[in-house]
Amino acid sequence: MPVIDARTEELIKETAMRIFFVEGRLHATTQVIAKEAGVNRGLIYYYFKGRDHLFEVVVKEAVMVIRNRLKELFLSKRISFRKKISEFVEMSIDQSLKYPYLEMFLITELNRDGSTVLTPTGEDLRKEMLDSIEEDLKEEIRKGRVPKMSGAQFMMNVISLCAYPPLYKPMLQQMVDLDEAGYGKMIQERKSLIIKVLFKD
Amino acid sequence: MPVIDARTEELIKETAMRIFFVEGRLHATTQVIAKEAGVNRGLIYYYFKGRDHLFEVVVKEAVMVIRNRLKELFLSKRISFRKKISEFVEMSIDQSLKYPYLEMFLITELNRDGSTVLTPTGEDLRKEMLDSIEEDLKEEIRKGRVPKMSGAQFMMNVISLCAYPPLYKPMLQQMVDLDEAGYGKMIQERKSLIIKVLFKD
DNA sequence: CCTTTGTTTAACAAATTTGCTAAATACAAC
DNA sequence: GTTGTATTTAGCAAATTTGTTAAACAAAGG
Repeated sequence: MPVIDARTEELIKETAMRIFFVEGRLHATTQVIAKEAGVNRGLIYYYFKGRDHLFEVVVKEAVMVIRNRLKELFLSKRISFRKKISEFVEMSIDQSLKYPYLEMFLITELNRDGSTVLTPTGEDLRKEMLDSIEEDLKEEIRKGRVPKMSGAQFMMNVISLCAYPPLYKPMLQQMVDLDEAGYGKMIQERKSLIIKVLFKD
Repeated sequence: MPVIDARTEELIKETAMRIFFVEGRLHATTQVIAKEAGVNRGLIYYYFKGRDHLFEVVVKEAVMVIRNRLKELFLSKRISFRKKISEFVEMSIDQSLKYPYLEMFLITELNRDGSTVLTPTGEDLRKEMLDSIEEDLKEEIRKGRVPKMSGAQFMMNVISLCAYPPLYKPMLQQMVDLDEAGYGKMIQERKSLIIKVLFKD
C-alpha cells in the first residue's frame, strides 16, 4: 500500500488556520481554502467530513494548545504570581501575534447556537486555577501593589491588554503613523509595559 | 404622493446593526436580515443598492458617531486629562456594551482589500488629537502618576481595557460563574477600576 | 505485470444567495 | 373615483457553494 501523504492533510489544516486565525476571514469557502492550499477542493471532503468538520479540527487543536500551556503555567506552585503573570503576558502576546483572530473566532463560535466546537474546561480544573489566582492576587492587593479588585477583573485586564492590540493593528496603524517595524517594536515593548501597568511599585 | 415611510428604511438599518454589531453575525445574508426585520427582501435593494451598500451605510453612520464624540472630547481644552480619559472610558464601555462587535467589524473591514467603507480621519485632526494626548500624558508621567510610555501605548491600553471585555463576555461567563446581573455589575465596576489601573496615585 | 489500497481529480445535483424586474398595492391629490 | 407616485411583493435567472460520486492515478506487494 502507498505511504499516506500526511503533507496534504497538514497543508489543508495550516492553510485553514492561516485564513481563519491570521487573516480573520472567518467565513472563507471550501473553494477559497482549497485554492490557497493549492489542492483540489474534494480533498477537504476526503480528509475532513466537510467545512464544519475542518473548523472543528483546527479550533479544537488550537484550544488544546492554549489550555495546556495555561494549565501548566497556573498550576505550577514553584514560581511567583508576578512571574506567572509575566509569562502569561509573554505567551499571550506571542500567541496573539501569531494568530490575531483566534480568540475572536472562539468568541464568535461560543456565541453561536448549537456550537459543539468548544467544550468547557473541566469544572475542577477551572475552579482550581481561579482560586489560585484569587489567592495570589489578594496578597498583592494587601501589599498595595495592585488596586483592590476581583480575580476575574484582574484577568480581564491582563487578557485585554495582551489580546486586543494585535487585532487593533490596522486601526492603530491608521491612527498613529507606524510602519511594520515600528509596530512590531511597539508590541514587544508592551510585554514589560503591561506588567508595569498591572503592578504598581 | 404618499408620505415616505421612513420606518422601513430605519427598521432595516437598525436590524442590520443589531445583527452585525450586537450579535456578531458579520456575514448574515439579505434573506436573514429581511426576515428578522420582518420586511420583504427586495426592500433591501429598494432602499439600499444591495447588501454591500447597506453595510457601507450602517458602518459609516456608526463611525461618524464615534468620531464626533471623540473629537468633541479630546479637543475641548476646558477639562483635565484625567477627566477626559474618564469620560472616554465611560463612553467606550457604554458603546461596547451597546454594540460589542462594532470595533471588531471595523477592524475586519479595514483589513479587507478594496474596502471603501472606512475613510481615514483627516490628517490635521488626527495629528492634533494625538499631540494633545501626548502632551497631557507627558505631564502625568512627569508627576509619576503613569509609567513612562508613548501616547500610542497609553491609548492602546485604554481602548483594550474598555473594548475587549464586552466581546469576551461569553468566554468570561464560561470561565467565571456569572449570571447576567453579575456580568453587568462587573462591567460597570470596570469604569472606575480602569482609571485606577491607568493612573497610580 | 497485475492487484490492491490509498489518494486525487473532474463533474454533477442540490441548495443558497444575489440582484433584478414586473406586477401589485397603498395612498395622497385632484 | 381616478390618477400618479411611492412602496411592497413575488418570482426569476445567474452565480456561488456545498457535498457526493465515479473515475483516474500513484505506489507498493505479490
